[in-house]
Amino acid sequence: MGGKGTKTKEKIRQQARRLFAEKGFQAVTMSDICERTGLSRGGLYRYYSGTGQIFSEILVEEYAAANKMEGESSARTVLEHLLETLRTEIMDKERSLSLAIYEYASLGNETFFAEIHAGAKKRWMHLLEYGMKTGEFKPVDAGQMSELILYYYQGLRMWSRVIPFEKQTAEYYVSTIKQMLLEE
Amino acid sequence: MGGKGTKTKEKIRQQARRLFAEKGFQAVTMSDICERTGLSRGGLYRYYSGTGQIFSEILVEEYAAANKMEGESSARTVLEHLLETLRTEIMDKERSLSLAIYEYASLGNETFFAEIHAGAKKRWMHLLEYGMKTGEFKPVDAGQMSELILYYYQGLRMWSRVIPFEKQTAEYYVSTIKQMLLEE
DNA sequence: TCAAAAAGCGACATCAGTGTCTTTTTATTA
DNA sequence: TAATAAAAAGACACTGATGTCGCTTTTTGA
Repeated sequence: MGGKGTKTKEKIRQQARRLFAEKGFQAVTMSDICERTGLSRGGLYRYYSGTGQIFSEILVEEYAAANKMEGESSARTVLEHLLETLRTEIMDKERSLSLAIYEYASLGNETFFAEIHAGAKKRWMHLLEYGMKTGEFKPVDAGQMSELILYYYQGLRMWSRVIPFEKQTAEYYVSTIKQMLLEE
Repeated sequence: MGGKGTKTKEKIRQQARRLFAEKGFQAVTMSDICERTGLSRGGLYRYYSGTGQIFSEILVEEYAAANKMEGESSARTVLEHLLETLRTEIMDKERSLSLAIYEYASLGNETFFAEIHAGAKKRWMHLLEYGMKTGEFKPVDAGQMSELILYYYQGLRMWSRVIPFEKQTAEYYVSTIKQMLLEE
């Protein structure tokens, strides 16, 4: 499967992703993407009819990957694995799409993101409730704690694009959440 | 003081602020602002030479107001007052400039925002350390806790622009922080 | 009350990005 | 290797935003 064109589309998405991470959504033009990929305008338009289309495909890839995890381990193991993933994501701010995502969302794609957010919250709540049931986690309000985890993370990724990054910031995130959930 | 032009400039900033809150920074054009204010292009340019200039003046006003608080009360009182302010800010998402700010920052104005962020963190750390010294707050890592408070808030304001707002979200924020700092 | 200054208007040239269309190049395979 | 299809190029007309400039209206204060 995947005709000849697949390679080129992949290359386009890959370069476009870098641009979106650098500049946000609105600041990226089709011509920018041409430049990065080495394609001409005509060539590029053969594959994608606009930055919105490219971006939405990138997001689908992105979130497909994010939903793949989950195994049948203890709540504690899942938590630690999850936090480690987030920690590394926080570290390479060059790859963060957060600004682009918020721009794109507030340009009329709110519902899509509402779903993503609701899904993420639900997954966290499940994990927390499960961990509390097995006694691995301290008792907390699952809804409240999920929001803390999610919003704290969002804020972190957002600002880390922009401000000089303090070394412990990512560690703080992880250890805060562990402190709130696990006995020392 | 404040010549005749002052009124008009105020009106411009006021309307522009609404637009920035609605659409973010890049999506707002000088023509948009003309429309809202009822001025013509020529008229508007007499006062401001571009959206960047307007936005930066708005920010100065904004942060001047934010730094004005602080009194000589107990740490607990200051905390509660601060949190109440944040809570109400979270509630009226229409007025949130967060998206615009991040766009503007990542368009080459990083250092300005690095300062704002550093200032906010320093103020929180002072408060926390003071509260711990007087025994009003539980012992916490002041740096870690300040980052939690700030990033959580940022994430919250950001997303609340975009997703259906759950009623308790603002309360969660306040109560999480109180739980972490005050004895029940 | 009337002249000068301030405020406001809108046409203009310009620019950067868009999306389309025709032509050229490159691959494919009969 | 010639015929055909797919991919890529780049010229074109168009759009929407910019910033400027000369003109008109309003305000003001001598």
